[in-house]
Amino acid sequence: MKITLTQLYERLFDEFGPQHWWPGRSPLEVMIGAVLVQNTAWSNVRHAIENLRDADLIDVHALYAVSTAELEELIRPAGYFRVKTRRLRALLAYLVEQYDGSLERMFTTALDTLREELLAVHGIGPETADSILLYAGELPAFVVDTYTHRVLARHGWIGFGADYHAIQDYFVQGLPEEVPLYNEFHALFVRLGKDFCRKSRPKCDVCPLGDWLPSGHPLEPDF
DNA sequence: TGCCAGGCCGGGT
DNA sequence: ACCCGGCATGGC
Repeated sequence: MKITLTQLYERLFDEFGPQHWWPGRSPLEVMIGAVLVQNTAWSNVRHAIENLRDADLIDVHALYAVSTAELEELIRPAGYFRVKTRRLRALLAYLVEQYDGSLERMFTTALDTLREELLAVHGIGPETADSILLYAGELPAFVVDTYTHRVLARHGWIGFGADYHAIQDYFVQGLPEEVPLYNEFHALFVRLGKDFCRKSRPKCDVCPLGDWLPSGHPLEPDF
């Protein structure tokens, strides 16, 4: 028997409790973290963020004034440091040119418009855009990540080939449009994924969801 | 020691 | 419209 998404949320919340996301101290720090965490463990990103904090560079204009070589060195521990330096600078350029560096002003833009703008920035894809909207802007954008996809696919709720928009729609259509719910639900999926649904290490036999989601579902290797 | 991590881009079919 | 290689450090 199937359960609703709301019931799934309650089950995860009972299991893991509040995750206190996003682990960032300001909207700008959240945005920076959203870029740095792309395909990267948060433990790595933390070192990079601490470097920026220690240098008092969690500031749009200050960070944009830093040279490429210097920024690369500061965020090196986050990995992909050349790629991410370029992406961060593209994001900063957008903030400066479009909003004079004011995040308050940026987040007054209508959600759909702002999402399109963010997607047009080099290095900002759907997950990063939605993470920024939800966790930096407290706007109702449901975030889909690899864990969300993998968990749902492994349990047979969606196909392995489902794309970002389809997965996002699956949640948006089945849940009330509430920012705190979107916030906690995604954080809980990441927690569940980290603990039980890592790539090439399926442990769904001990997954907390194993009791009432279809069991024995065929897994796809490397996903 | 190797495998993996809270993606995205660009070039090739 | 997909498919794939590249990108890089740190933790288990």
